[in-house]
Amino acid sequence: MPELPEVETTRLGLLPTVLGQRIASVTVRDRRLRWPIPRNLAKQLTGKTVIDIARRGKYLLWDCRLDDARGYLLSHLGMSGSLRVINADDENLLPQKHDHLDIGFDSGVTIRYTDPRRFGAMLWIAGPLPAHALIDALGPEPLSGEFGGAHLQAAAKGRSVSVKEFIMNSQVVVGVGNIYASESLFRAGIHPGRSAGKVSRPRFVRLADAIKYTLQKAIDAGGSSLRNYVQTNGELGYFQVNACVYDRAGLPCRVCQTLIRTFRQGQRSTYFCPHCQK
DNA sequence: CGAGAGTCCTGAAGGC
DNA sequence: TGCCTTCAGGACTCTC
Repeated sequence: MPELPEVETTRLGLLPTVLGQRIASVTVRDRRLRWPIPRNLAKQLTGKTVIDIARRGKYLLWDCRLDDARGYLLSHLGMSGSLRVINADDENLLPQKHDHLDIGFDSGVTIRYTDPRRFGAMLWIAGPLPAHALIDALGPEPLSGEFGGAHLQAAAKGRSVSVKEFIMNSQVVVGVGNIYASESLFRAGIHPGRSAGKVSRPRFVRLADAIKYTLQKAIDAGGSSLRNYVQTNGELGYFQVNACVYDRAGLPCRVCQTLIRTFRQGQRSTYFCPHCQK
């Protein structure tokens, strides 16, 4: 499932193919995503040139222009989505069951959006600014200088919610999904069930550093995922072979050999080492 | 405002 | 073999 590293990997994979390229056609096969694909999306995109693709959290913002007309394709991969590059001479050009949208370019290349569970999004933001309710209230980027222990502590003041759910809240910090939340808390030595408001400043500093480390390492590795992530070139993504705790319930901790435990938080599975995390 | 539950969806996995 | 149930997950949305 795409987390921030996969989204960043996707962005980097798309850039050399689509930058400066004009969109020749848009084919929508199934509008039913997290929100319906707007009926005017194809009309808005066709003829425009992609100037840039920026990332905000797990959203991608495709900056599209045609003369003075400007707007942004706002895309999200949900949990099973992928965007891949298909060249005109590729085999298997025929769309498969869950290939919901194609963006064809003058160059002959097609960007194909696939999303079996349809939790993703493809929306259109009209105008010169990438402003949209879905991204306007987002917290800082985890890899930016803006994000650190001080930010976490300030945002956690008075909050009783568990620290794991806290760091998964996109208004606190973007891009920390279920896998990396458990992994980061393990690295920081913090029990996931602890109240966010009761975590000390030094431990928040450790946690922020752990989040940065975990995400950066995954980005460097080219993105990791569990099952059905597909990189932009169509190759399977890296499997999550390096997880310390995620999906390792009952297996020995890689540090202390204590058995990893799991429990539910906010309808999500959490994994932790009862010895290493307090 | 915060906390917690509900919601969308499909495919994998487990039970019988 | 095949049907039925349960679970997984991002993150918005609703309720209290």
